[in-house]
Amino acid sequence: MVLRRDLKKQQTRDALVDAALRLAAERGLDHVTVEEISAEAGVSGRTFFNYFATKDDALLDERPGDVARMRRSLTELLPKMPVLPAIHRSLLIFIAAMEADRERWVLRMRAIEKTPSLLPRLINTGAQAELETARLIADHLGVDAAGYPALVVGVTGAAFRVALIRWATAPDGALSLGALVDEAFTSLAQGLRDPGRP
Amino acid sequence: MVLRRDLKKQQTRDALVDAALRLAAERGLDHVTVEEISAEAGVSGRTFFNYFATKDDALLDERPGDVARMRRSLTELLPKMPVLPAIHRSLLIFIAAMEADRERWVLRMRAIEKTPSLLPRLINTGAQAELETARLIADHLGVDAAGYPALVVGVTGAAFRVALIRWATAPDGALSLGALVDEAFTSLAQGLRDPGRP
DNA sequence: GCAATCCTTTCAGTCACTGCAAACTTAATA
DNA sequence: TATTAAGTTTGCAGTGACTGAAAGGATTGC
Repeated sequence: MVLRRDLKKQQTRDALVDAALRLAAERGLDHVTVEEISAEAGVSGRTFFNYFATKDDALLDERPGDVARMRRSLTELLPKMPVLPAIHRSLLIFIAAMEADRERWVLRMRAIEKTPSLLPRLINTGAQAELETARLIADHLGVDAAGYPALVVGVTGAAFRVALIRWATAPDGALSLGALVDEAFTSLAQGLRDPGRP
Repeated sequence: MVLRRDLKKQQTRDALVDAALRLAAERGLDHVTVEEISAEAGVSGRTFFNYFATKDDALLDERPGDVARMRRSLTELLPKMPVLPAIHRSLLIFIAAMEADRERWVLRMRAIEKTPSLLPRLINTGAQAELETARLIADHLGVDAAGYPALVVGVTGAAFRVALIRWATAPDGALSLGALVDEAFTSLAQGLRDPGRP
C-alpha cells in the first residue's frame, strides 16, 4: 500500500534534488545556499537536512535500492562466470537507471564543471559500498578481500565512472552509456593494451 | 638560497599536518576543531587557512611537487614503452615518497577509520590531476583524452590506491608498497583474470 | 637603517549543520 | 467519527568551518 505520506516524501525529495541540480548547474553549488534550494522546493531550510546529510548529497542523490539490487545480481552471477564479466553484467542495473535519467546527469556534470571540488565526491560515491562488494567476491573466491577482490572492485568502479563522465558530458546523447562501459571492460579484459597495438 | 621565511613556513606547515594527524587519529577529525589543531601548532586559527583550504586538506597534505615530477617522468617514458608500464614506472616517485613517510600514512588510515567520510577524499585526491595526465597520454597517442587515456589513468589510479590502503593498514611494515603495486599492475596487464586460473 | 614585501593575527560576518521541543499532518484504533 | 499514536515539518539557539579586510610584525633587499 502506497501511503499518502510516502508519496509526499518522495515528491519533496525529488523537488529538493531538482532545485539543487538546477541552481548548482546555473551558478555552481558554492553560490547556492541551502535556504535557496529549500525555498525553491517549498520547504524550510531545516527540512532539507531531514532528507540529506550534507548539501552535496542532494546533488549526488544516491539510490540505496540500486546498490542492493546490483549486489544481489552479482551474487547470482559469480558462480556462473569469471569475476570480471560478472561485475560487468551486474552493472547493467546502474546503466539502465542512469540512461533513464540522463537529463539529471547532464545537469550534475554542469554543476561539477562549475565546482570541481565536487568531482571527488561523485567519483567515489561508493567507497564504503565498494568495500562490501569486495567482501562478497572474497567470500566467493576464498581469498583475502584486501587483495584481488579490492583491486577488481576498485578498478572496475573507476572504469565505470570514466564511462559515466564521458557519457554525461558528450553532446546530446551521441553515445550510449552501455556501449561505453562495454568498451571499457573489453579494454580491461585485454590488459589495457595501447589502442592500435596487437 | 633557502630563506629563513621559507624554512619557517615549512615548519609551520609540518606542525599543522602533524597536529591534525595526531589529533584526528586519536579522536576522529569531527571531534577536533581547527582552533585546536592551530593551537597545537602554535599559530592562530586564521593562519591554518593560509596553509590549507579546508580542514580535510591538512590530513591529506598533497605535495604538488611530486605530481609534477611524476608527470615529467611519464613524458620521458611514454616514447620508450607501452602506456601501462610507463605509468607503473612513473609511480615509483610516489612509492618512494610514501615508503619514506609510512608513519604518517598509518596515522592517516587510523583517522579515516574513525571518520569514514574522509575515504572518498583520500581515494580521489587527484581527480583534477588525473585529467591532465590523461591529456598527456592523449597527446602522445594522438587520440581523444576522454577515451583510452582517461580509462588507463583512472584505472591505474584506482589500482594504486588499493595498494596504498592495503599497505598502510597492514600490520607494521609487513608488506612493501612497491611489491603491492607490482602485483596490482601485473594483474591489470593480465586482464584481471580470476586468481588461480589460467 | 629604511623601505618594500610577506605573514600572522584580530575581527566581523556568512553559512552549513545539529539537537531540541513545539506545531502540525497523516495513520491506526476503538 | 472521535481519539490516540506516529511521523514530519518547523523555528530557535548554538557550534564551528571558512572568508574578507585591515592592522601589526617579521624578513628581506637596498
